Amino acid sequence: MDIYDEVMELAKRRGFLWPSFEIYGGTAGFYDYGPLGARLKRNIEDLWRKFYVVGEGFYEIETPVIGLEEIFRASGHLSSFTDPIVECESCKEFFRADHVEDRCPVCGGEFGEVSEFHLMFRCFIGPGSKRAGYLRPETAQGMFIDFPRLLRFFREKLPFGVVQVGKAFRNEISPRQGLIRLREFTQAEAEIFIDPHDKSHPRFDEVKDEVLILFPQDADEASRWKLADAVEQGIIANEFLAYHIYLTYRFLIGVGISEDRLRFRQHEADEMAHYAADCWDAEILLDRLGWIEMVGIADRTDYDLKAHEEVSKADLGVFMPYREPKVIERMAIKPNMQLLGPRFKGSAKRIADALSQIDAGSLGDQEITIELDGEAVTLTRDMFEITRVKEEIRGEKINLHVIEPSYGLDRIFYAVMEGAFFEEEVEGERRVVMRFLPNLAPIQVCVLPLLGARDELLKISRKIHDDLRKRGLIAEHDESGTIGRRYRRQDEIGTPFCVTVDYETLEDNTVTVRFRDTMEQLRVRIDELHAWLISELGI
RNA sequence: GCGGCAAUAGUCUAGCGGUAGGACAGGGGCUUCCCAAGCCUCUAACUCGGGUUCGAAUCCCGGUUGCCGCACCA
Repeated sequence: MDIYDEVMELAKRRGFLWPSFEIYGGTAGFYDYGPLGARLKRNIEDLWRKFYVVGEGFYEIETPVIGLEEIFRASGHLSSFTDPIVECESCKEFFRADHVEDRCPVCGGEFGEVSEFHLMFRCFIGPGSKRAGYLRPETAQGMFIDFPRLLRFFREKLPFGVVQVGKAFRNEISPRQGLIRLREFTQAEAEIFIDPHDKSHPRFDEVKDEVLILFPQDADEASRWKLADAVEQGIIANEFLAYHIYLTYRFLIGVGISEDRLRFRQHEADEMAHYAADCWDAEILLDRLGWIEMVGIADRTDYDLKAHEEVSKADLGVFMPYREPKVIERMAIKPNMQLLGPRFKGSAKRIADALSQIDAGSLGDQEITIELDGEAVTLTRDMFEITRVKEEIRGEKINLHVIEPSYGLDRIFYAVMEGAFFEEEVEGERRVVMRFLPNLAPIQVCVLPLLGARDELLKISRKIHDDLRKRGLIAEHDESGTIGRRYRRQDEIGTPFCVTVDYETLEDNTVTVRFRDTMEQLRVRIDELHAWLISELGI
């Protein structure tokens, strides 16, 4: 068994992860998070919110999992996620229909019918099949679609960010490798809308001297880069992106990923979506699976907003005032309504409008002929006035650019599990410990009575357990088996602290606190236990 | 999707034509109570469907699922 097998075995056995639909035979690409897994995942998500919602001041929204067909036509998923495929009738190999000639490149055999393969799950909204919907293949689109509302919510103050944590769905052809490629998975994405003319970051100064392992697209290998240098030398496209690469780094370190198994790889030119200005993947080195993408951090430019603008016809632009209004002088035509009115009656207004459209700069002292409803109308020189006017242009309407960190939480969950997994020998016995960071551990503390003077100790330990739970801690109580066995049970599910009620407790109201990682012990007064735990757990 | 390999208690595994065995985990009991001790006891499995055979966990065919390779992975 390699580490992957060991981790998955433990995960199954102790209630972290179960293959879905087991009693019906199971289906690849779906996993259930069991009681401990769901808790661990929630803790990871909450920590993510601490970084992005609390730390960065972004806001979380929640949009439907089902999207309309139009959304994915705009986003490009409908065409890029639907491949025409053909099967060779002799060797049964599948090919992209648009990538091959009329004979099989492998064996030269005949092709069968062309069929469509949808990477998006299709469904129908309402009765009948008139309105097609798709399960979203990413959480991002919901945030783009809400752009006009968001812009108003943030009172047009740039930059602003919005996040979404939720399920996304892709009907993968062959899901593999446990949590790495799922058909239903959890994403945490942030969309940060920024001024395309200013991709500096207000807090870049705080991070510019930090050093990360970068693997730029032209490089042969990953190496250490100071962020300021990477931006200056054009390795990372801009400060804003660099800041978010670093934020991703901090988060991944924050869930316990070890630094030497973490790198940022820039997408190759042909791998990068055509609209992206720059894109980096945070990759984690896993034991069996190698370097696996966990997070994508991209500068998506104005692609998404433009695309939705085109399909929806909604205005997804924003008015960007210039620092100084631009003053332009030009010659303008001013219609003389006192003459036009009586002369043209009901058409006068339209004639005046048409006049104002004419570029007056080239006009001499002459009559103007304009066309109105197919008829030529001649306006004599006294019907208008040409004046020099000053005009102020205060800004322009543009589409904002988008910086998008996109996290695959299931993959990160697995990386956390693998990173926490340790086995060691203690007095000839194998000890398996999940060294989750205390703030992520699914169970925060387990209360154990020594079982010598059973009833008395039990009474106290149950009361302590009860009390800790009432005060908001995730606490277990275990009274079966020897004390050593019970410690090991907690080690295996990563409970950072065990609290043991022993004989000394009866004398001085203290308990033993036992540390998961070192197995060291400490005495703590019962009335100080809760505060002690809160501080040690870092919550 | 294709190809190769595989599938036995909660977990890991033995058995490879003739009564399905072990280890760990779990429940109960005795004993012990600060690191998976010991003893007794209980619970618990042949992935599914066909076929061959007197008899199939075992051989054959198919489905399902998993692992590996190919393909796929905006």
